[in-house]
This record gives sequence, structure tokens and C-alpha cells, in this order.
Amino acid sequence: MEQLIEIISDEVKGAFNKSGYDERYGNVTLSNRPDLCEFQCNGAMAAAKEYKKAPIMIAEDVLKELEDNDIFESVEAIKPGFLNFKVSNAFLGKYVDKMHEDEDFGFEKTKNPLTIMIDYGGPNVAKPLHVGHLRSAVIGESVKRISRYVGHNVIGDVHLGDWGLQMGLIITELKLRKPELCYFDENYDGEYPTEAPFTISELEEIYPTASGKSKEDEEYKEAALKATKELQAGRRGYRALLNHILTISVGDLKKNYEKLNVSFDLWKGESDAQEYIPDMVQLMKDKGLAYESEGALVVDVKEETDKKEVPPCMILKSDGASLYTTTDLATLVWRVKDYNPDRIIYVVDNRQEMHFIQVFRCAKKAGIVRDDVSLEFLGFGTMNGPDGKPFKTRDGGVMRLEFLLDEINDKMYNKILDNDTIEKSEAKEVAKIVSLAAVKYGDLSNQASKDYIFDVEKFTSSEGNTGPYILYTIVRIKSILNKYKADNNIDNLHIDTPDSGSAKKLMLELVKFQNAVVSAYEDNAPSKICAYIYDVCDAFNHFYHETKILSCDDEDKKKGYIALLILTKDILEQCIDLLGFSAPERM
RNA sequence: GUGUUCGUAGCUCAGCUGGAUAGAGCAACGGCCUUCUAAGCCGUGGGUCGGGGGUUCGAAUCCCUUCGAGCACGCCA
Repeated sequence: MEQLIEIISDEVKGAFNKSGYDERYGNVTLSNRPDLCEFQCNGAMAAAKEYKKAPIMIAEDVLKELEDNDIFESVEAIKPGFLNFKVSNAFLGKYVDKMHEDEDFGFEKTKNPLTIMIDYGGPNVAKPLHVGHLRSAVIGESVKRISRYVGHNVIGDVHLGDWGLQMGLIITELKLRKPELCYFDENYDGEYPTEAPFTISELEEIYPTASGKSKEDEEYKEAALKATKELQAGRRGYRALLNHILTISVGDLKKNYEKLNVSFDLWKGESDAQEYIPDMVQLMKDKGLAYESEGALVVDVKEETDKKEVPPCMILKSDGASLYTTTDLATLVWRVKDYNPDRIIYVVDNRQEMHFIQVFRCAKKAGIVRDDVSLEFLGFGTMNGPDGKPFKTRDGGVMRLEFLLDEINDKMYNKILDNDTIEKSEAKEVAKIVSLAAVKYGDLSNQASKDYIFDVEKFTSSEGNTGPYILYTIVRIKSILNKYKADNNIDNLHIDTPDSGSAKKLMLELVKFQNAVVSAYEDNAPSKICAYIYDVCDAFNHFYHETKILSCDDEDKKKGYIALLILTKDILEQCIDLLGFSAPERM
């Protein structure tokens, strides 16, 4: 469906044209003075220079061409040269009704579907998720859903941290505790057990213990480095252990991500890239890109236009081992080979920007990815506590994500119990839904790249621009619709011409749906969906407050209201789905 | 030190490619429930957009400079 603002723009451009001015001056934007008008055109002022005419005269010329146009309720030419428009109620009502009849509210899917890979999540195996993992998961999931809704083929990859010294540490500690296991017997050539010799909670305890020991005990650290190397070299028993660790961890991670309503299409990890490293390194040598510097193998990636020194991209350490740049590059090898993506978006901490600049440049230089593939760094800021400093537990440690979510869940549960029509069992379920919305909306409503303050009080509050407020609005609509549905049919209802300022305002917000989604997609910015939802909710609540819906005497009017509520609810629910959460029936 | 992001109301933040009186929310204060969920709505107060300079008919927005904060700067991921 053509966008309302496009339709208006076309009319105005036509009018510019007819009055002898270039139509490009006829572009119409949303009004920044809602008290004066709904849409505006500033083109007359811009055109003034070219035509050496007072802007107001140009505006008046254009105005004449628009005078008896039934799209508009009013058109005015004001002071310096603004053209101010109000849409006609009848036209708007019909337009919104068309949105109501369309399955996607008039949203037009892209005509050029791309294959987009999104690298987000990035948890480490054998370690529980902590608060630092929240943003990547929440933002990545939303970017995935938005891109998919726009019509692209989107693949989400969790990109597990399952390689490197951490694995060596676990193996070393395990060997110390259970040396009798067959995984450590180099002469063992039988099949390894299918059952893992540890549980997830043991695993979560083993890693920090091992990590602590290696910092104090040189010998221990040596052993861990050796184990890491042997694992990399493919030692059978260690590989078998890695597989156990992966199975156990991934199972646990899936459960935790599920609670967040986050899911991945691929559960690949750093370890999956290893097999591509040797050929890749050889390629870089063959192309003459890789050379030795201070014992390490590096590739220069600086460019003429750099304002600062971009250090070379290190491919191999001086001891010949690979490191994270190597793994990220090799990951690109299989991503291109298996999926041939047009875009790859990395949803990672801002602080990794330099690393990715190096990786991206190196990948292009070496021809690992084609020049036309877009490699995008979507960096997010730090999540700070109410004191403005990085989020910590009371004793200064890293907080497990689970604990944080539990705290918020408890808070919401108690709040829901205040509504005494809800049973405890239902309250529990509702609390889960609302607390997830509180957390996600709290995060996503900020621009991803900025640091933000994670304020539990603020996020769980139902006042202001919060997740609970959004859900509450939806629940109110559902409540009315459910009452209406009890003894009425809701099929074939039509939205009427708005009969009040608040109804018109609501419609004008609903009309922006396509634009909100598209601009959120183009900027990888879920925060734009949040801003849009808030505006819709605000407009709806005004409308709700001054309109009697179920008790409306005029049956036809009532039907029109119900249709408008259905569209509002559907759009809101679609939007929160794009953010990765849902609304309960009651709260 | 170099680079980078940022500095808007007491607090948390919006302000798109420069445009009409700088906007929300929270907090403060004052109203609105015999009627669809008051987790709501209405209203009031609160700002020399860090400072200074420049470009422009017009600057929170663009350029320069200065002060202040965060972050990153080859063998950890």
C-alpha cells in the first residue's frame, strides 16, 4: 500500500510542477508543529533562491493548485513560506480502513530479499550467562525479527565462545579431579561414553576454579596451555570432552535463551571455524598479505584516510597459535561458503570496534568476502547500574543474568497480585510475560550504541515509557474486545471517519507503521519501534479516555470503534513481537 | 599521547539530511474513578541545548576552538 505521506507528497509535488516549480521542492514531512498542522512542506523556502522569489509567493502559487483537493481538510501558506496541511477525515478514515483489511496493515515487504546473517548472543560454553550477555541477545533478536518482517532471509547465529584457553583450563581441572577417566588415557582407542562425566552445575564451578588456579600456579597454567594446544591439535580424548562440554552447555543455554524469548537458527561456535584456518593462513601468505612482525604473522589493514593508527591484523601469535581475529576470519570463510550472505551484522560490545575494523578490512583484502558484502558492526553500549557505573552485584561481582531476571520477576509478581481478580497461578505466568517486557523494552528503548542505566525501579514501573505501560495499554484493548466478542461478531467491521480529535490522532499514528518499521530496519534500530509504540499507546489512551466504546448508543459507530481497536491492537502486538516479547490477556 | 563516542529540565532520555515558540517520561505540585482495567487521563512549574567563536535569511543540529566524562589503542576473548 502506498504510504499516506507519499500520497500527500505526490499531490504537493504535482502542485509545484503545475505552478512552474521543480517538483523536488514538494516533499512533505510530518509536522513539527502539531498545533498548527499534521503535515508540512518547507520546499517553498528552499525554492526561493532558485526562483529569486519570496518564499511566501511560491507557497501561495502552490496553494492555489491544491485548493479543491479532497485529500485535504485544509491547506495554508504561512509566514516565511511554510505550507501546512491537514488531511481530510473522510480520506484518513478510508485509508486506515484499508490498512485494517490488509493482512500486514498495508506494509509492503521488500522487493529485494537479501540473505542477512546476524551474529549475536556470543555466550561462552561452561559459563553461565551474566548481565553482559543481555544486550547482545535482546538487540540481536529484535534486529533479526525486524529484518525478517521486512522480508529478508535472516539467519541468526549464536557464535559460541567454545575455543581457546578456557577449554584447556577445564580439561586440566577435570584431569586433576578424575584422572581415571578414559579421556585422559592416551592409549585408549575404544569408543567414548555417550554420557558426560559432569553436570552443568559442576561445569560452571570448574571453570572459575581452574581460572583462579592458573593465575597463581605457573605449573597449572602450563598444563592448561598444553591441553589447549593438544585440543587444537586434535587429541581424541580432548575432542570427546569438548563435545560433552558443548552438549551440556548448549542444552542449558538454549533453556536460558528460551526464557528470554531468544532463539538462534545456528548454534555454531568458534570451534567450527578451526578447520578453515590452515588454508586461510596459506591463502594470505600466497597473496603476499601476511608477513612476520615481532614474531607474529600479521596483515596490514591501515588505509590512507585513517586518522589514527590502525594496528595490523594479527593472524597467528608468535608461538604459532591462532587467536580471536583468526577465528573470526575463519568463521567468515564458512559463512560465505555455506550461506553466501549479502550482509553480516555483528551485535557486539562497542569496545570491540577496533577488532572488527581489522577483521572486516582483512577479510575484504584477502578476498574472503566479496567487496559488495556488507559487514556491519552494531556495537552496543555498557549497561550501567543506577549509580552510572557498570552493573555489578552488591559485593562487586558479575551478576548472573538469571538472578537479575528473577529479581524483576518477583517485583512484577507482587504488583500483579495487587489486582485481586487474578489467581496466584495466573499471576505467575503473567509476571513472566510482563517482566520480560520490562527488561527488553527498558533496553531496546535506548539507542543501542549508547550506554544506558539499568534501573529496575524505572523499568518495572507502569508509569511512563516502559514495557509494563505498553502491555497495560494492549491489555485494556483486549479486555474491551473480549467483552464485545462475547455476544457480537467481529468479522467484516469497518473503520469509520474519525469523529473526534483523539480518534484522528490515533489514526495518524497508526498510519506511520510502515515508516517506523522500515526506518528501524534501515538503521538497525529497535529503539525506533519503541518510540513508535509509545506514541501509539499515548494516542490510544487519550482516545480511550474520552470515548465510550461499549456503551456507545450508535451501533454503527460502535462497530467502527471496535474495528479501530482491532487495528490498534494488531499493530501494537506486531510491534512488540518485533521487539521480542508479547502481551498477556490480563494483568 | 592518539583516536573515538558523548555533554539538552533536578533525574533518565528524544530531537531525521539546519527551519516556525527546544520535546517526552520520572520526580514536585493541583485535579479526574456510581460507567469499557486509575498499572490510566488532564493541568502547573522547571532549559542562556557544557563554554567561546564562525558559516547561514535561520544552528541543539554544520565547521573551528576550549573544558569535562566514558571507551579503545599487536600476541586475552
